This record gives sequence, C-alpha cells and structure tokens, in this order.
Amino acid sequence: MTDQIARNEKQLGAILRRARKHAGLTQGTLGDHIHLRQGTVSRLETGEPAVQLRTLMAALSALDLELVVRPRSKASAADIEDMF
Amino acid sequence: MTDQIARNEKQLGAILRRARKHAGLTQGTLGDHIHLRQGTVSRLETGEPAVQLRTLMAALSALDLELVVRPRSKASAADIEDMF
DNA sequence: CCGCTTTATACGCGAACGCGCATATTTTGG
DNA sequence: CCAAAATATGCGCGTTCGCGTATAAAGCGG
Repeated sequence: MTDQIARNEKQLGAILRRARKHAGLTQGTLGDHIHLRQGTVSRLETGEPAVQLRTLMAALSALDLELVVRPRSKASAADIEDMF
Repeated sequence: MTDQIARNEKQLGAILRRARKHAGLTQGTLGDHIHLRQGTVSRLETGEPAVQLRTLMAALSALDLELVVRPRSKASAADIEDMF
C-alpha cells in the first residue's frame, strides 16, 4: 500500500473512507465510537472543507491512524488523480 | 528532522508553527497569502479543535506541505511530549 | 427483482466559525 | 531596558457547524 497523501479535503475524506471500510465499520458505527452523527462522518468523508479539525482527529483516532506532515514531494500521482 | 506526527490539534498546530517560522513568515504574512486573518492563523496554531479543515489545508499548501495518513506507530515521543 | 443496509441531505436549534477591525499581551532585537 | 513587531484575544456580523431527528437516494445480498 503506497502512502496516503492528502493535499486537500477531498483526498483526505477519501483516505478516511477507505480506512473505515478496511476496518469494517459503517459511518454510523464509527460515529457511535466517537460521538459523531452519521451525517457528520458523511460530510467529513465527502470532503466538506468546513468540517472541524476535532471531527477529523476524532475519526483518525477511532481508526487508529495518525497524521504526518511533510514537505510536498514532487508532482505526485495523488494530484493528477484528484484532478478529475 | 524526525517525522512530524500529529495525533491531535495541538500537535498539528505546533508543527504548523514550526514550519511557518522555518519559512520565515509571520502569521500575518502567511494569512495574506491564503486570505486568512492573522487571528485565524493564530487559532490554528494554538490548536483550536474547531478550526475548519479548509483553514488547515490552506496553511499547508501555503507552506508547501502535505499530509500523510498512516496507521499509528508505537507509543511515540510525540504523545508524551504533548501530555503536558 | 426487491428488501435491507448504508450513505447523503434536510430542518430548526444553539454554538462557534472566520470576517473586519481593534487592542491587550508577549516576544524580539537594538 | 524599551520600542517595534508579532501574537493572542475581543466585538458584532453573517454563515455554518454539529446536534437530534428524519427521510431520500444509493448499494448490496439473496
């Protein structure tokens, strides 16, 4: 599995969705764990730019994920992918 | 420089602050670049959980940074650090 | 093909955003 | 030590959060 790079909200949401499914959870059950409504998880995953950081961090922690911040690597596939 | 791991808003804010200073920018000038008030950048850096994702992504892109999402590694120094 | 599950949206609500603007407080160099 | 710069914080405003709740629209299994 290659790196999960996110340069915008949509990419981030997509990563989270993959991770959640990989963990065998629904938006509803994930939401239960972290006290977020299913609808809120939905907004996060669809890449709403206005969701709050706390929502993201809660989801990450529930999925046992962490963030790494690093300098942008060269034009990566991640950009092109997301261009369409 | 070791990995910049963030498991909560505060860690993320701290990382951003370091990166901004490293880039030789003030909150104000950074804000100008991405059309955010200096006060908003301040809230982001101080780890306000309720800042929006768009604010984070804007800052990241202005600093030429990207996010990587990955499974949590073992109990790392990053946690303990942030415990105080 | 057809239910059932899952996901996307919508309403009203209280709270907080980020805005422009202004200012207290802290940090910094000389 | 002190002025200038940088950062944190406050107000009113319009907007949008996430909430509870509900429902429409996809997805999926049999």
